Amino acid sequence: MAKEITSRAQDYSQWYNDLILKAGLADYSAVRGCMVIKPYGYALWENMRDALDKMFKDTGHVNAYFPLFVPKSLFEAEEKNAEGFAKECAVVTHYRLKADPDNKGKLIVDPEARLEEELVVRPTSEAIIWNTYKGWIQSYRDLPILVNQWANVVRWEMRTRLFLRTAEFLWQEGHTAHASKEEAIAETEQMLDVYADFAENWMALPVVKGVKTPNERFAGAEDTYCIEALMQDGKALQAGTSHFLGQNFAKAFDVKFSDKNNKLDYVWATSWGVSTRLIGALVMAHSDDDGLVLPPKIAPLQVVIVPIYKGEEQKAAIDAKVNELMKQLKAAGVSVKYDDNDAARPGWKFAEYEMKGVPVRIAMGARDLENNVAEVARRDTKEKMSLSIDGLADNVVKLLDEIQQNIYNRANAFRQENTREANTWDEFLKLLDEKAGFVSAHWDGTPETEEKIKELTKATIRCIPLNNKQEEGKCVLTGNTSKQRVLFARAY
RNA sequence: CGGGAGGUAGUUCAGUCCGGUAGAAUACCUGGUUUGGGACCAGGGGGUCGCAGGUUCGAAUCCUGUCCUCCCGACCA
Repeated sequence: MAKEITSRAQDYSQWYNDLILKAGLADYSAVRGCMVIKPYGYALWENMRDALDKMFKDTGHVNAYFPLFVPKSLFEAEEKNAEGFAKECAVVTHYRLKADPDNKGKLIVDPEARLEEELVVRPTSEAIIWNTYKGWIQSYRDLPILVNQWANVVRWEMRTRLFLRTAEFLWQEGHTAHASKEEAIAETEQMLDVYADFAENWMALPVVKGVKTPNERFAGAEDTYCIEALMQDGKALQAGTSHFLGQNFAKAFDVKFSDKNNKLDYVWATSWGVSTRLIGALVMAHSDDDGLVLPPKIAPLQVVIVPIYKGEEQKAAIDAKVNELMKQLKAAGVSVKYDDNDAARPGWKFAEYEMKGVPVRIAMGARDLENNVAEVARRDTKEKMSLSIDGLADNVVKLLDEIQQNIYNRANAFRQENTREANTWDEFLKLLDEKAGFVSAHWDGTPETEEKIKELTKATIRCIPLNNKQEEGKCVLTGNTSKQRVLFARAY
């Protein structure tokens, strides 16, 4: 199987598509805009999901599951939210098919089976969840409600890309209800921190925490917080969002509670989510022209061992050593595979596991055994080392940590190099055209200016970084006064 | 949703203009030799040419419709 992918320099988009397909993460499907997540890609998602799920539970959240369908009347209750999503909703109008009288063996939608009320396939679940919460909440003693759900959602996208934007995708959505504004804001911020922690420490993906401008805000939210990451082509990608919803949904669904003084008030809300889009971010942040580069902490397979031998006798000797090593690695919690498939030669396997981004490869041959060593290759730097078999498992565990750190450091250095300040409009244009990346610049704070800049440059305000340095300046477009810089970029 | 390109063996593609028994490489299967960066020899299997109609004695090829993918644009809480 000769697998080659387009180089990043030649065509970054094509490189991404090739990589997803050839590394076996996903496939296209017979449904427009929908992908099949293949076992290797799903294993990656499972690892990400498990790590996040534990973080949610450690912060007091529980999982639940709400329906896929949302009655239209519920969906439209929170007007801004409904309006925001209206253009990309799939809608169920009928509940039955029947045999086509004019076309044997075919089916048609039964016109008799029109639903009295259409069902919206959830693009997000605020509506159905807040309709439910109404029945769960009466007093402050019922609060907070800290619920998360792992689910699929559908957004009818016109232009799709594997993992980055598909019509159906997997995600988690947290929906919490609180007795006070302060508590809800604290929750919103806490979950943003959880996301940033996950991105940096598990995905080795450095992110900027920030707040969205009103233009970019989630429809129905008071404030949208986000983590923004930078991809290797210099485009930004929103990797997660956490919304402070104020009392908007409580008002729309009439969810009130009695406080300690028996005074009625609307409940305060948050919602937050990350999706399979993170896999796209992971691929574009770390991988290279030879294939995926995966952080060891979420790689489906951390170590692969390839034997190199002539004849059964050598194979048996290698098997014995490898079995011992495998035992030690597994005991240390390392996922490891021994690929002694005789149908493929070592060189083929090397290329294949590089394509799949397995962080560490160990090759063991007769020559190594004589010297009591093994060849250890790391995927991130492609460096090869000859290490003693004694204590090899321990050294591999250390190496995995080092790789995790190195991938992060590399991505972090890239982001720093590609975050630049622009002080004039000419500088701003020049940076966007020549270097891409984040451009930190003053903005006068008006939606009109933001819109104008987007029109002229296709760059949007990714976020106003949290704990942003306050400094006097002049808006890069209008020259009006500004108190702080914001991060601009072209984005996915 | 508009413009462009494409869909033929598991994969990458040729064949389509000019209609006449469906091809190559690679992968796969069997046997053998091999094994330190995508092995070699010999033999073998595999495609209703995206799908549905139509024209024709005859359609991968011409016509109509439709589905899926890629690129550009619009859109994208």
